[in-house]
Amino acid sequence: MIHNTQKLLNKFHNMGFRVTKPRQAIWKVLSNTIGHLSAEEIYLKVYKKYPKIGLTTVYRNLEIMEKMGLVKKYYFGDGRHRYELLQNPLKPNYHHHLVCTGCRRVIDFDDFDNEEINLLKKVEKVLSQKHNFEIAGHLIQFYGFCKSCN
Amino acid sequence: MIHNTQKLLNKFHNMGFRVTKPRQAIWKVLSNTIGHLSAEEIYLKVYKKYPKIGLTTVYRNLEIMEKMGLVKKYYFGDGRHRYELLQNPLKPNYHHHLVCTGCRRVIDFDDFDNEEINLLKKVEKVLSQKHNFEIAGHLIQFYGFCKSCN
DNA sequence: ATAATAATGATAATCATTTTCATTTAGAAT
DNA sequence: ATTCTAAATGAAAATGATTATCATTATTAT
Repeated sequence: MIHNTQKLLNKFHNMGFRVTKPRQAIWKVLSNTIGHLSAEEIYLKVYKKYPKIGLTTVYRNLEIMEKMGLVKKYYFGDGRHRYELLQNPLKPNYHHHLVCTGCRRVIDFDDFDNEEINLLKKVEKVLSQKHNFEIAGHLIQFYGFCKSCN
Repeated sequence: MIHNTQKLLNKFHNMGFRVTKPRQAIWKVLSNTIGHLSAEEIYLKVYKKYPKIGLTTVYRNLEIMEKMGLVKKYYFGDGRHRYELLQNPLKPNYHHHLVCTGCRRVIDFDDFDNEEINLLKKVEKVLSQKHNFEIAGHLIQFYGFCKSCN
């Protein structure tokens, strides 16, 4: 935790950003959460410890953290975006999402083995050559119905 | 084209929906378009032939067509959804998307060979068993920069 | 401690999508 | 063909997530 926070401080300093209370509070919430929080959910969690926080500030800093490569922004099909730390001590680094179309629950999974990851790389290479694209990343989601919604 | 429209009429009839002018006009636009249109873009195209059309009607019918399995709804990261016919005579049936983060252009690709499709199926099986999910579909997108944005 | 300015937060604005509701229309029954 | 009725439409208002504005506050280099 401490270690993580320190890393954040450094990152921010290095990029010329100030290390403010709201930023630290938002960071803390993100790194203590496994789930995929919306901006408002993050706001509410931060609010408990730091009631001065404003929703605008949450949005602003999520965007900054996304640009810094600390946070990844997802969209799972309900009307709002979800955010999660790119490197979260609580979950595997490389993972994808399984979204229940019924209850909107999202499950992380990292069941891709080497074979699959290699294949992905192969596809990326083909794509980048054939379509003259510099591939920066990919998004893989599976949709379906979870046990209780089925 | 005729053939396609006839199919639509039948589908709608079978499900107890009426075959209205707006519906036919929207369908026509979708089946004559390769790209990935937003609701407003569809509205504007329909408007040219049928100026009585309202944006609300476009939204409503896209939703219906999505539920009927005729249309697929995508989100590529700008603020609006995009729609395309599930079976479009103008493009390959099974395909994914390559999104340019610079200019937001979207390219279809179907460079998955059998090997990759089988692998996907394998992953789906693993996931459905391990996480007790009934998998209904998947979303695969690659992000990057196209030639001109690079 | 102070000054310079980046960051914040309250509020208003924006913009895609939905809801409401009075009017129109498809299509079944006559 | 005309009539009838529920389904569909479209205009306008409402919603809800996100963004812009701007006066105030707080961080940090000095």
